[in-house]
Amino acid sequence: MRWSKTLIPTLKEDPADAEVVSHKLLVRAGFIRQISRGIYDYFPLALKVIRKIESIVREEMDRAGAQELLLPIASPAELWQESGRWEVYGKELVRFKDRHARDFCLGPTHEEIVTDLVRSAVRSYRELPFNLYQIQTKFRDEVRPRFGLMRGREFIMKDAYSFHTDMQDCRREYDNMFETYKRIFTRYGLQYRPVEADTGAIGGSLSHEFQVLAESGEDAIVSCNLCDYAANVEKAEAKGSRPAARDLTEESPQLVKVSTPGKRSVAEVAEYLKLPPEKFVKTLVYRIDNNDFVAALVRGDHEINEVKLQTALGCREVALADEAAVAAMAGVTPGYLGPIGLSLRTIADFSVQSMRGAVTGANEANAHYTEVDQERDFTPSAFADLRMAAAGDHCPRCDHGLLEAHRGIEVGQVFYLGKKYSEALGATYLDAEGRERPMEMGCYGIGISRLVAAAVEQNHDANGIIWPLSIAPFQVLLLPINYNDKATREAADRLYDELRRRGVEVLFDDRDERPGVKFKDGDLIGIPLRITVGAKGLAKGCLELRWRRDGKTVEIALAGAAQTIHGHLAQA
RNA sequence: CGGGGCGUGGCUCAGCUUGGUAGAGCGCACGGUUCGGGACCGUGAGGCCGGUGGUUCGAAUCCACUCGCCCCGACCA
Repeated sequence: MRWSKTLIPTLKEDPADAEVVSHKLLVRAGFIRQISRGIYDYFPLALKVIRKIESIVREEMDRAGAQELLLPIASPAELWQESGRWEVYGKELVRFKDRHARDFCLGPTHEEIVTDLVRSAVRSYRELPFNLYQIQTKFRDEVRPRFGLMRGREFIMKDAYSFHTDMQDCRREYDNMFETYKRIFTRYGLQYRPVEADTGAIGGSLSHEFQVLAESGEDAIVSCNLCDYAANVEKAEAKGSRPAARDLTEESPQLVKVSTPGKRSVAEVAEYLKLPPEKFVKTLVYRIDNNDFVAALVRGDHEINEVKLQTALGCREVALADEAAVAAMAGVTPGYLGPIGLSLRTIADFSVQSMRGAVTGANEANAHYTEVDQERDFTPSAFADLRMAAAGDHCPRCDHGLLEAHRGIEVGQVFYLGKKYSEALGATYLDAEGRERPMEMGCYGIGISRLVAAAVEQNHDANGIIWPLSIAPFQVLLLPINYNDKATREAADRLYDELRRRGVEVLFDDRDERPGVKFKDGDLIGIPLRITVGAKGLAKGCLELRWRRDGKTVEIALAGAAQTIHGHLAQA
């Protein structure tokens, strides 16, 4: 492609509305432009990257035995009503009416649609199993789109759905997809980790996320420094935390009420009483499923994990109660809440069990108890794993490992769905005995457009983007120093033709610009290999070959240059 | 939805407090000098200052409402 014939609107300055580096660079380098909140134009360079990402997905999905198909973006409300998600999904689901006033929505995901397809097309166990996938634009009216392509409302996703006669076969496909995803993300040249994940709104019982490691990632993950355990903190089991309240007084003196005027947070009270946060018990009042209230206890140095709380309580929704509700329930503001004498059902994290010499609120204004002994002074209705795992925790899977914390960008997720959708929508088959049975299902997503952002987050420097070769918009940037110089022009034109003939993807900067401008633009858009054609080099019969990533530069002979370049690419 | 911030040529911003009819840098066009890491000189085009309503002799500037965008939080690929 000749630069002069394509549209690459580069910018010298960072756009004012971008925060993270991938957003800034993708806009500056002329890949994307925001047209509305969370909705972007993809310029030619961006589309090339997207096509590369997609084609690797296709190759690997096809290799894994999946079949590509294409489902509609608009789907009728009936299917969503049947699965129950028309009510459950909320405002994120964009709904509209057609001219006949029939309800529709834009598909945020396609379990209903594909299940409907399968129930009408498949009758017998002989037709199972299979895995259907598509690559398509999705729309979710996100509460808070942000960070450019990282969290758009409109985004491109690969979604796959598999159908099976039994759990074992569905598990086999889950593992098949897990391995396929590892191959895909490895081919992208990204540093990633598969982590155990919560299943969230999609439902199901087993799930892994594929997280591209990046500081700007929205997800917190932990991984073991010794074994291969890794999990999203939402899901990570919290076990054997740092030694903390263990060395507490054995003799368990009397409960002591102390005055703590105006001190409300653990940090404030800890500072005031000169006691470490791990000796505290935090009491948090939650409203569950919009009617009942429950008090959750975690140690002062821990964070509560609401997903775990929800699971432990077996409820659909938990939300921190507001101050007025707390005052009504407990007769005190949240800063002075404690489990002793609290007339609320309480549930406590394991780390609170058997605590001694602890500090809690006294359920009266400006007062706390010290020397609290859990076994002597209060009894929660249950103990459970309620806290966020954190760096330094003991690994829940191996003996000596410790957890490390990372940030990640979730670029893929695999789910074992079970019969959730097949039962709701009646996707059944007849088994060998002629009995009707619901199918077992799995689903598997990859965020295609999000991957563009993730790749940039992980591959850039002060000068711009550094695309991994496998997803770069072009493999080679051919840069003549002065395209008006006759010798340069002839050599560059010839090389351009020869490279293309060999199937090398070349961006040819044939613009009448000063060299500095071309070098800067070239670094910005991040083509992996740059070939510079200049009068000085030509005089010696040479060209300069330079890798964008490490700046490594070699001179190569003009004669046979196309072949030499092809060879360097093949080795990369 | 709650909290905070911002809307002024294509881009990044100044001007607003203390109303007097719009500026800079970059970019763009043309001419000239340049030409291996975002050149220089000259000339020029381009803005109903997000919108509506108000206050005023007069509003980018003050007031009200409204729309859009960004950040933080509650949600999620």
